[in-house]
Amino acid sequence: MKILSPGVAMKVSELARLAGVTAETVRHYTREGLLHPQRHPENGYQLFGQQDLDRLRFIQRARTLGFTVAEILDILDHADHGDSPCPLVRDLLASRLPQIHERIHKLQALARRMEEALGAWAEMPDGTPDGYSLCRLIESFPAPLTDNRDGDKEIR
Amino acid sequence: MKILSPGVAMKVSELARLAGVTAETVRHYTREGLLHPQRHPENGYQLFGQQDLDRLRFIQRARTLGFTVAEILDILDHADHGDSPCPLVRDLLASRLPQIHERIHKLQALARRMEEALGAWAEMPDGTPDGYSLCRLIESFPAPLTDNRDGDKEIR
DNA sequence: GATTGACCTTTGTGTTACCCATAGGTTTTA
DNA sequence: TAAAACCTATGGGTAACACAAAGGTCAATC
Repeated sequence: MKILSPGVAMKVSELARLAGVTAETVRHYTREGLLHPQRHPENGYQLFGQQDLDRLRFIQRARTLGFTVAEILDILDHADHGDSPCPLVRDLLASRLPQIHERIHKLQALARRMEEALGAWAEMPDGTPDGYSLCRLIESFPAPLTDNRDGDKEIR
Repeated sequence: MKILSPGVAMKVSELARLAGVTAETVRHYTREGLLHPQRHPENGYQLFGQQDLDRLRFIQRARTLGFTVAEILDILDHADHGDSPCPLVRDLLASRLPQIHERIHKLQALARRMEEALGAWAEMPDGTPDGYSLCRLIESFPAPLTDNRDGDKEIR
């Protein structure tokens, strides 16, 4: 166990440990341009400071609010250029919220369908596939709308 | 407009149209081994029959029950070998259901966080980033647990 | 001083369920 | 007969990382 001195310079794993993420995640954010570590001139290691830890924690909060990495990059770039990212943040939040609710409703509908199927479990014979039926557990379900080409995506 | 004769043989787009999916989806399922079309000996076109339409509709129902394409392949393979896939189906359903509920709870928590953030919108100044704060809209949020390396994945 | 173990680097691949673009052959229709 | 519409196979893109490989670096131990 070593004494960490976060104020000065840390390597990937130290930063990751302090923020509670994996080193891979830190490298990923760095590759994507969310973090800008300095480089040790001799060995090429990435060196992070307290600011990077703050940034990483900001990223984590933003992620728990549902922002994508690309969106967070946008937010951070705004801030780095001296612009307030708050209007952007609010817009993103406001436009994403209804989608989240939609996703919730779809998942709830899915859960209901699954529960119904399991509920019907008891009364239904297993039935070896006979050319007419593969598994009534599935086939007895309402057919998806014939036209479901959109509006029903990303259920999982 | 042409008269379809589904009982005999259809090409990719006809099958897709009847099932309400895109031709790409049909090709995808075929590539993944869920559909086994015959080939027109002269031009190499894929030819599907009524069985394939039934299969495709089965696949759609299974998808709306949350099964992955790989799982459906497994189910279909069982059925094709004369085994009842029902026990497999039930196991998959039963093991996936709690995960769905978990996903719902996480999304609901996410929606709550987003609503809170938007609710705090009015009282909060935009504040140009000042080195201490990027956007309080995000930063005033509870920090994610320091150790969230697992158990908090796939929120979206 | 050399070995070892822990850590670092870059690069490339895999995950899920498709969508889309490309290049080129075929069929249908005007 | 030529264009429109359809078919084929191949390869790349999506989101947010995880993981493995091949090789360099560092600190502690023998």
